Amino acid sequence: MPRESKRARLERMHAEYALLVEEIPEPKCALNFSTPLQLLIATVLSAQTTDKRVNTVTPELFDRYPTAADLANARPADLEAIIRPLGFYRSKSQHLLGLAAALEERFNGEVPRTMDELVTLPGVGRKTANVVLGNAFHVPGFPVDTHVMRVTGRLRWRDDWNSAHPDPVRIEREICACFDPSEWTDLSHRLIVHGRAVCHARKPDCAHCPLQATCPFVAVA
DNA sequence: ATCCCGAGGG
DNA sequence: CCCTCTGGAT
Repeated sequence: MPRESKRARLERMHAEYALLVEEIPEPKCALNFSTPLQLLIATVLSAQTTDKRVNTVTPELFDRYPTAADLANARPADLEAIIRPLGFYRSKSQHLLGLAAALEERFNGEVPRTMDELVTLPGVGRKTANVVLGNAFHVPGFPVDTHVMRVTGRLRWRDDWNSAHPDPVRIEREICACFDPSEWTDLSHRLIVHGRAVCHARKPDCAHCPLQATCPFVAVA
């Protein structure tokens, strides 16, 4: 693959982001929430499921356990019954109970607003923390999941694209260095949506990809 | 069959 | 660096 200057690469990245904004419609389905605590819970539950399915269980969940204290005191069996259809219900239930207890014990029942604090909570990793920071507190963050790793790799938006073990934190740093903080949350979201809808792991639909003109992966797909 | 907008643990 | 956890949609 031909050499590309740093400058050219940066310009391509921004142009491709613009195309994603232009041609990828905002997904009609997103997590329903009205408080940071609700977003945190919904995001923890969303692992290996879809937002739509999470939205089918959260109304009952939020209604029955309005505060972190309520959730911390929930009976595990009751909690599991509510979130069962999402899968991984046992680990998710334990995460929620531990998370609620930690919020009560260490954060006065409030959701903390820093990465360092958020990732100490059970069930909360960097990806989840960045989603909460960006969408509940409007703190710039760049959530990196498997879609982001794959798509940025194919676009060569990260430098270690040919590595068998890409480092999510390194990707986060590299992408953040190339975009304005105000764009991070939206960019990540669009890469995730695009990765799921078009840039599949197994069966990439390059023919219908808005980035096919500039994406180096088209040639090898 | 295969995949899903992860995180914790060995 | 693996592995596991799980049900539902397609």
